[in-house]
Amino acid sequence: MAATKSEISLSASYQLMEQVGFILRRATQRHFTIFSGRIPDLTPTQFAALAKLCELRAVSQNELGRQTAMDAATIKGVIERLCKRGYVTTKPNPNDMRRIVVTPSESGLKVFEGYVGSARAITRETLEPLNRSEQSTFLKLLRKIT
Amino acid sequence: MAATKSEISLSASYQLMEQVGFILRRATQRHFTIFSGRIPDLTPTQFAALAKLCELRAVSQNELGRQTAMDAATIKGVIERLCKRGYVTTKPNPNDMRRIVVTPSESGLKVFEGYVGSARAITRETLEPLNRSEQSTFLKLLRKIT
DNA sequence: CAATTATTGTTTGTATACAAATAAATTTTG
DNA sequence: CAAAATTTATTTGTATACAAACAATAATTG
Repeated sequence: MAATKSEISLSASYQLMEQVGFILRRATQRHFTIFSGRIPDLTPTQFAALAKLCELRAVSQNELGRQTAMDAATIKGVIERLCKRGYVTTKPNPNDMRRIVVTPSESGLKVFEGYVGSARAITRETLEPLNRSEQSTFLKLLRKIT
Repeated sequence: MAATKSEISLSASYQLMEQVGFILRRATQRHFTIFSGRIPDLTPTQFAALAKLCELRAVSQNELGRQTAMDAATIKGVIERLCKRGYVTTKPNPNDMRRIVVTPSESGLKVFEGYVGSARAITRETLEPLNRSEQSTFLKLLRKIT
């Protein structure tokens, strides 16, 4: 059976490389590669959680998830692993027995401080293909579609 | 112990929301939500593999992975699941016993054709916060950092 | 041609990510 | 205040992602 005109016109021109989701995925992959090169012993997600925690100092697990765009199931695993590494401690909140208070440990604070420069360099290197003005345009537009 | 000046200046100004990796992750999350709303029974990755396969018609598993930015382990699982759904068939390549030839099934082709319009709408909806000119600028810059 | 090298696909292990269901505790509301 | 609704954390299941190690096969090269 020969393809009809409409079949051809529907799919023939579908270009993966023009779909924003596909390009986003590839950009994220490149960012991950850059990240792993500069901060090999933490994932982007773990670093984000640790960074936010070092800023807030003490926060419930779910709230930390909200502040770092992770759902309850995801943040749980992230905290668990940061805990296992000794970067974070958890204790129950006596005022609300549902809650777990998460706090950065001394070593967590130190590790974060030690990597802040690398983290900035990761953003810099990721955006390096763009000139200054392109960078700020890109970040502005990327934020807009968030 | 009080924080020294350098400790403060290092971390106090570290803003997660200014890091490109974090914004990329959030944009990807939003895209995923839009995608799931319009194509609930395929993931973005599965759709990408199916789309490329419908274009190429027959290709080795690893080559398909390369064309869709998935490594060997990832594409294996994706093909396995598409296979289980009957959207794809696999057979050995007699000219190269290492290779598996992957082909879209009739139903795979039909499903793809049926979703091409939705796929385009997903890109459209994802970029909707931007005007025409911003959209093309954004896609151009996003491609540049890939 | 034989040894080396490279490629293909598989497997295992770790780490997001999200949906859905659940239990426990707290808040809201009638 | 008691019932209903909400919130917090957990658990299970599915699906990317990537690293590293592996076996089988093919290609290269000395």
